[in-house]
Amino acid sequence: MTRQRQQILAVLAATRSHPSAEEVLAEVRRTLPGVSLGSIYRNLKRLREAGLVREIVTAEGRRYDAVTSPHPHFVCERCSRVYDLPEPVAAEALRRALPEGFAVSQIHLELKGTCPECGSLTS
Amino acid sequence: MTRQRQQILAVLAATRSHPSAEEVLAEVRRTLPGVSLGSIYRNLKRLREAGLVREIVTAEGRRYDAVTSPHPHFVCERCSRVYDLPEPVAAEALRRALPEGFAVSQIHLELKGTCPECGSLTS
DNA sequence: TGGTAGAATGTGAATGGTTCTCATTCCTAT
DNA sequence: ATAGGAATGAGAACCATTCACATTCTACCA
Repeated sequence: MTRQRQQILAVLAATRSHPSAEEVLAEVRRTLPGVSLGSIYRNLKRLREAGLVREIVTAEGRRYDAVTSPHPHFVCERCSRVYDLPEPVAAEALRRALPEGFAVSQIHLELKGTCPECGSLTS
Repeated sequence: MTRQRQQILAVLAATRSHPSAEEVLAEVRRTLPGVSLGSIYRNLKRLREAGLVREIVTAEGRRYDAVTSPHPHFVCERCSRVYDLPEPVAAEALRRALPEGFAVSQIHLELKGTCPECGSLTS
């Protein structure tokens, strides 16, 4: 566990904003000014493999999340912010509805639309 | 509607395999040998805007789908094939479970794991 | 405390999928 | 037939992510 890796994890644990790699870089640089983007990507990958971080792939890019409990996301189509949603009941039902032979390791649920911040704006 | 655009739509309508842009290119070239990758992307975008085609963004890349009815997908982690799943009951329940102020326009559900083709192989 | 092996870092270059530019070609409608 | 506008093909440009490599750090043990 290097200083860089700790900071990246700390940044992700401290925010609800699902930052992109660039945003993580900016935030980590506030305490470790010398960090490189390469290290951000490398460590995000390692942390992901270790199950400590999750990557959310959307049409707008990749965003990162400290893993707490599994939960679905809501992606705003206007500002592309990612919001957490409470765990839906659906997961187990879905797993049972699957055809034979499919082994599920992750359920990824994403709703799109406009968030409260954007919904109040005139288009 | 140009010949290229028709062919792209035809290719997507005729397969269940959720091809990538490159795979669409290869398939369209069987009847229109001169098509360029640029046209594939341009037309996939137009068809998407027209609601005739859907883009599925996964960690493994973007894949395309002729829109029939809304349905969730299963992505194989080993071969990255995308499979259609029957429409789950969950959608309406989910919409109701959302906090105030979120307006949903799309529900994107993706399961990951191994498909029957890969499940039988030794790792 | 010092020394060392192996892993992680920063830099910058490479990659690869997607978008853009632009000159040329194709439709459509007159 | 012909002009105007849109779509095309070719290739350059873009940009997020990954890679390569020389340097630095970390953890561990004497």
